[in-house]
Amino acid sequence: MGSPGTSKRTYHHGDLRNALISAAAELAARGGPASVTIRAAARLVGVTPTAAYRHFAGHEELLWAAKDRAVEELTAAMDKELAARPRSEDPVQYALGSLAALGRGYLAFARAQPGLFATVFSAEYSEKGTLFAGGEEQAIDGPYTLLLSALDELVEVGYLSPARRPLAEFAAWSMVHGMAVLLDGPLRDVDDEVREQAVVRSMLILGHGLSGNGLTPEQEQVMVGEMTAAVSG
Amino acid sequence: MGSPGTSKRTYHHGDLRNALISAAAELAARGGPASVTIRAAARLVGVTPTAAYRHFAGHEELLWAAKDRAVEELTAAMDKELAARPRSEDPVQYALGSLAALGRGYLAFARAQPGLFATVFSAEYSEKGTLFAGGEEQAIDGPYTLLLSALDELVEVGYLSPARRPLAEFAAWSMVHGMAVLLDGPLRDVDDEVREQAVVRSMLILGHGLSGNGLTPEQEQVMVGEMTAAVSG
DNA sequence: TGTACATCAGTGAACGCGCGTTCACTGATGTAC
DNA sequence: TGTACATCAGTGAACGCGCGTTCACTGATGTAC
Repeated sequence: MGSPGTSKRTYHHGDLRNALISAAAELAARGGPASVTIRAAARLVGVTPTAAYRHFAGHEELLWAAKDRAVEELTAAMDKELAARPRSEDPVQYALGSLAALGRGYLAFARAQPGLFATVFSAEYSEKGTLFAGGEEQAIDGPYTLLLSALDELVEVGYLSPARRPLAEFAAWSMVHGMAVLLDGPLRDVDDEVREQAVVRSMLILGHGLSGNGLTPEQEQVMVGEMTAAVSG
Repeated sequence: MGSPGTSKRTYHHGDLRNALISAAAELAARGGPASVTIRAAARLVGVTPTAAYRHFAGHEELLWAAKDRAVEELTAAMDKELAARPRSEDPVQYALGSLAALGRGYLAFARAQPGLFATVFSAEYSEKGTLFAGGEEQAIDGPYTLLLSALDELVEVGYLSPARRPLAEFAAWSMVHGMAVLLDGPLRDVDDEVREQAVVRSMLILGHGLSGNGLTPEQEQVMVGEMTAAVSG
């Protein structure tokens, strides 16, 4: 099977599948999921488009591979921020900091790699969702799992009440994802300073909000009533 | 200039520009911004692609027109929910309800018209942002303006402290936008029930969070420290 | 009221582009004997 | 150790597609006189 990496240029590539995936990821990084094409990836590797069909059933499969790469990189970015956290004697502060670190990793990745970030959210494939998986089967150690752990920790240390734990992941994810998307969209041109303050502000609002202190029960009821039936059907 | 609408089929269309814009919006509604092409719009109207160039400089201009339409419809959806609100004697409850109503309109539109919703956030054009405009020039009565008013009202009625008012719009927008995007993406397949609960939960967390009650000053500091410098450069 | 004519708003054919995909093929590799 | 041969992993040419855009044109309209 040749010696991948050593041979300069052979008829047989040796590791074409991986090379194509890397090329696809590179294309995704440069121009988002729409830039991931079989022809462009083959071009980048220096091979005929037809050759790609030895390793992928078609265009869709190549895109999925690029997406998997992108998810891996997002996960790594979040893991990195989490690992870089200073220890803290206060468990609540530590748990809150972990949540913030995850958000920071998410946002940093979205900003540094907008093309890959968009690729993460390009068309889903089959049953196996890579980022989010409802029900039993869940991506191990994916971004979603990291978020769940951080929120569970907030319950354990007593900041987030068990009654308010359910579905908190959707709120946290939405807040951070919304920031990421808007900052690369309509808010693309805001000053760096404002951008940073906005991110901090949003994360604080999320932090305050998780506690459930703020609205009175009556006020809660008003909002519940107003939101209910908003998105069904 | 003929009689637009009455004549069955004339050589001169009479109102081709508007017909093409409607066709473009229809295409956007069906398949998102990528489906908006000059050829497809012309086909839909029953006219030669070349004819479109009498009314648009090129493809980009047609897409912008479709986007403007989409923004109008989003605004209308939010306005509708706001107008449908019952009056309330409690000003705080009313203001909170208004915020929720806006979120509800936003989410309902995103769910009912995913293609148009995506088109709203397709590539920006020139200076004049239709959804968000920083600085002096702001789209009058656009979704963003509605949000600002709702938040200002929360200050006026005393729920949101003036110190916490700045940048709250980014947090609110992010939360709701994130939900809208995720529910049409990775969370596409969650049950209707869970979907609805998640929306309510997120809105409550936003409501609680705006008050700024929950985190202690020390806890706030931890999160600020963790988030700072997350997305600069 | 009638007519010549400029102007406007379309048509029809064609261009080049990049795409996904398929076909018959050929060079390289590894294995059975 | 040598050789025939099956198999594997590429090539090169070609297909049809829809796209944006341009060209020379023509039918319809409206206006000056």
